[in-house]
Amino acid sequence: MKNNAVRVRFAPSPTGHLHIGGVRTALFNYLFAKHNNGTFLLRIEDTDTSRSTEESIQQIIEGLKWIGIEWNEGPFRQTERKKIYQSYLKKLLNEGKAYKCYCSSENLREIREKAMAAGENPRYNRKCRDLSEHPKEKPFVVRFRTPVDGSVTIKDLLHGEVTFNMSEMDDIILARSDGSPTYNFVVVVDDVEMEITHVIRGDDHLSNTPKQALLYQGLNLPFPEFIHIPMILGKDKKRLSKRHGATSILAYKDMGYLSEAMINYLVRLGWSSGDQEIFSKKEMIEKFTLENINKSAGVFDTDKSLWLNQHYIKESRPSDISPLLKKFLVLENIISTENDFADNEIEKVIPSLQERSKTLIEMAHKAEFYFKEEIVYNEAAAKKYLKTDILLIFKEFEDKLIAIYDALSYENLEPIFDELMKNHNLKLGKIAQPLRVALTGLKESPGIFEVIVLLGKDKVLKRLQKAIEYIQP
RNA sequence: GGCCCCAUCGUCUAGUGGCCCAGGACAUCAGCCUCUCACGUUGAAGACACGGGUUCGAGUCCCGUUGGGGCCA
Repeated sequence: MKNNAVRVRFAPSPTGHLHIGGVRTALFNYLFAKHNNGTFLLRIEDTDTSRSTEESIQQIIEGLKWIGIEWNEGPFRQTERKKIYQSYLKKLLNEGKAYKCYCSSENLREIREKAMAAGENPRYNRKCRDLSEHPKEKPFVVRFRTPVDGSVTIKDLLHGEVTFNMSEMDDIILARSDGSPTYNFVVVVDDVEMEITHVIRGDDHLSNTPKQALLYQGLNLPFPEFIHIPMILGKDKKRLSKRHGATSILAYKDMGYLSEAMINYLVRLGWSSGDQEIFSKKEMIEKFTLENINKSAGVFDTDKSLWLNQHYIKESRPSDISPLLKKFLVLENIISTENDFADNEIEKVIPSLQERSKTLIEMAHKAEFYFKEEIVYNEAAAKKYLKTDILLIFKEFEDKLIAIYDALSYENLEPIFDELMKNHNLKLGKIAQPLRVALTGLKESPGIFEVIVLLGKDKVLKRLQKAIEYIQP
């Protein structure tokens, strides 16, 4: 039945980049909706026109799309819904549940400061609550007639019942003097209008909830279910911010994260299903229930996110990674344009790098020696390994390589190395390491056979020649 | 400051009164594998914040303290 169909929403304000905490909130909403065959909607809370930007809206959309969270309805924008808020405001005013307050903000600040000085809770004195005469042409805000005593209890599916005393509450401002509706009011109207059944949001909103609950009561409407999920903290247990590193979801994309890794990391931060660590999107949807959400705040752990990223890089098909890697190769100035190398040339190199790359950027850097025409020797490595004692072996290897007419392969390379080892009474390492430096310039690389095969005969011979000249100028 | 929320290894977590002298994962350390780096694999170290109750029995329930976070300014 439609009546008990789950409807949830993600409602970010477009005042900056899309924060990973926001993404996690969106994800929990999305998974809850999908798990219950419900509807997930996206609502842009852009009433604060001074801080909202079109660019942020695009970032929100791009971020959600990247990570694979799709919405069924929206994006709705609050700036397009002003008439709706006005009609609710009028209704409340007409029913006497709200009133106009003419107190100036200076006046209010004075009251506040006095109260603070007296060690009391700063509150509005409700001077205009029961005004019989209304001054004309004086600016006013609209306030809600908050009950004077008693308490509100909200039920939160995670936290249970939470009670707030009316004595703590002010007469909530519903509309500012310029007529614009305030956050707590707009949220309630929208959630009502959009028939939201479950409000899943960060627990920084828990303290706002009693105000909203009062408005539901004022409107004679039943509460939706509330689920306040814990926040994401930085390493120092402070609210996650730029100081802790990247907080924007798209920054992770730019750092070479795979979206599968990011969504997997985020779902396990504050939610679990037994001991399972790796989840496909399908599994998340199947297994996601509110009961398994944690109540305490979680610290974002870069190490674990990198481990997951490496895991998904390892598991990926090279053909899926290659277009992404290509972009990073260009961005990191390793190849000059996307047309420099054919897709299959990039793709064939990937298996050698998958298990040694935590990010795609790292993979791009490790792939450099495959694509650059000229390699630069790591100084320490060259000094240690490119010495006269290896010269004969390099020359012998060169000769043997020239004699091969087929494409290089593990099969035709192995006998060559066996022979070199036997002739010079050396272990493979003694030959492979200098060769590695000659071919890659590096101390570490994929397996030497892999490197030789992937580089191809021409490049190998060229680099060998260069190494020989380096040793014996 | 007032109000609200939270509290298991460094971190993410399992645990829903006996199965727990607390399990898994990341990170750390050591061994093995090995042409380097990784991967893989084996093992080690590492936590129920503290104090009171309740109960035959508490990580698990209640109260307080402490600590952290949030909201309001």
